[in-house]
Amino acid sequence: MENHQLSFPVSSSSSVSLPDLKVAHSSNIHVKKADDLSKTQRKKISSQKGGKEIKQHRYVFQTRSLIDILDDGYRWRKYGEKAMKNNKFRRSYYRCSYRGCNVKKQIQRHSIDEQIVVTTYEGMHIHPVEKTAESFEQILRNLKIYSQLYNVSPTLE
DNA sequence: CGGCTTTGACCCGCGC
DNA sequence: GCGCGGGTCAAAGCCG
Repeated sequence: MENHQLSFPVSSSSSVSLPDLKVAHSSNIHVKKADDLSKTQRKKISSQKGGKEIKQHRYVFQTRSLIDILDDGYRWRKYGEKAMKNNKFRRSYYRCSYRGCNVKKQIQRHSIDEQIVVTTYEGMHIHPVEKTAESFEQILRNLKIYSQLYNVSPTLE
């Protein structure tokens, strides 16, 4: 994952309305579509037979932040954590807590540049964002910290 | 009291 | 076939 291309996530998916995206416009965040799938997905796909184009909604955010958990307005339940071979940091696995919604995400820090938090989303939410006032405030807080650190103006009002 | 973390075990694919 | 690396399960405990 060394070539960060600055492409926009997932042509077909309208699922994300993350505030992170707006920050991504301003600078410093690379968003790239992940082309390699997880093993479980591969398994599912191959058993699912025959090369239909299966849209895997999977995309990666790389965020410069000192905060590991960026609150995106959804509720996540952690289900695992692993130490990576080539990374002193650990990767943590989250699942969306909404029943029936199988969205997952992984969060890990970049091995070399530890300021970068890599967030991998996988799947599509089948429900609206439950944005409480609280979580939204958290987002704003993150944006503030972000813009203070890197001298950009947040695109959120 | 309910939802979430924690944490080791388990599982599975892949390379040797 | 075995071991390694990475993904998930689930029991127990924590915390609001």
